[in-house]
Amino acid sequence: MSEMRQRILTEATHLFARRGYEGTSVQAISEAVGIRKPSLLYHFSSKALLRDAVLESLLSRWGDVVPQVMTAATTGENRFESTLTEVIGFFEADPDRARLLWREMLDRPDALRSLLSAHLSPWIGLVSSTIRRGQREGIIYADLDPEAWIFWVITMAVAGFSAAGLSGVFSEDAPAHRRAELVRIARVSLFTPPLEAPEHG
Amino acid sequence: MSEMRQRILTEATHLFARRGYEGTSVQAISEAVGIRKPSLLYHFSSKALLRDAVLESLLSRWGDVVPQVMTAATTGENRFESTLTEVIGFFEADPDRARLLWREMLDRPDALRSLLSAHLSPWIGLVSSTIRRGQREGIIYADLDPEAWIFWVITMAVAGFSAAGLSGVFSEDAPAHRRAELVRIARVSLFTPPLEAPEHG
DNA sequence: CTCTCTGCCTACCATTTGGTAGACAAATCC
DNA sequence: GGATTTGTCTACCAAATGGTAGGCAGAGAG
Repeated sequence: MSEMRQRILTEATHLFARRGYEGTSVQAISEAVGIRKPSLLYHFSSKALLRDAVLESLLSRWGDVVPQVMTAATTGENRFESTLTEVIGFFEADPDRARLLWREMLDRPDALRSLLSAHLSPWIGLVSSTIRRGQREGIIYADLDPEAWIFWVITMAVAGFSAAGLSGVFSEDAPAHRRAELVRIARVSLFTPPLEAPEHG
Repeated sequence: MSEMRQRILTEATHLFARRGYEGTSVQAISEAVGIRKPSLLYHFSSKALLRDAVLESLLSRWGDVVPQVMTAATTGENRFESTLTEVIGFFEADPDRARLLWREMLDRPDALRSLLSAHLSPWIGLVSSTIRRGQREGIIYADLDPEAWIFWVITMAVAGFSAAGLSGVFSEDAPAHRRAELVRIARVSLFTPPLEAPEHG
């Protein structure tokens, strides 16, 4: 990957995420990089190909991060914490990732579906089977639908961070509060309650 | 509201939701309506004003539906069910609503924030105080953050239905399963568990 | 030295964009 | 019946779009 290609990818990622594909001109990207439009088109021969490259590079980075976390984590609740933290952190570290994914989902759901299938399916299968094991052990709700649960947690992570600009509608909802509440919702909707009576008993 | 204005609004809503604001030309909207471009611009003197009108009409409809549900519902868990069902139903009935909201959030978070504040704040305050009462009664988790919880539930509803085209990535996740799991997550993350021992005791 | 290839450039292209000017017909008002 | 308003149209505009043609400088290879 030549350095210029990389710089173009970086700027294109940022602009596509912020203004959308249709809302970003090749001109704008090349200006951000500091070259002329035909120079950009020398590296990516069309705007559509540039979009594909941007998306591919984003998903491959996700593909690098996730398996590493899954294998590193120990067992049970510990694994839950670290995996969820990592997923949240991935989008929190750069909300452009969340925005880009969500825009792509709105613009080209079919294209995104096949990309996600390719990059995420093995990982989803792994998490699902872990959940099912927990269900047999009774520590996870038996009536929980594993794939659907994963879908919603990922949806919250992606959607929540692509919505970063929305703070203030819900009074006092500092991002930290929202993040903590997301983790709480995920945990309490996953694990069955412990046997002791609840606080107010 | 003249009939033609309404027809334009309907088509514009659909196209903005599907292809985005930048991805939709005035030409395309007027073709969908069956008139010429200048005729459309006679009713909405610019594309930007049309977008504002589309968003306004969407949010005012939400503003009609929600209070009606909140007052109609009885108390406690019953109210939870009917309100959540209504919110989900609002977006399920026409996923374009969810898509449009989400696109607007990505494109113009500031503009959307003020619109949401105007239309939703009273309702959010009402739900929040209902939750806080439940917390004092011990039937709702004491460590739950009401505003954050509402944010996430609404986020799931909006995001989930704007993601309608994504079925199939998560194996076997029929929309019905996803919907049921959303309701389960919302309920079990809200209400403290009953005193009897969990199934696997 | 020359030849080729890489990478950037200027100049240009057809098409589409949001928007305007102004003609014209039908309805409405006085 | 004449004047005015409403709503649609054709014709047009400048600007921006994605993309192409082709020149040109420099580096490396024979």
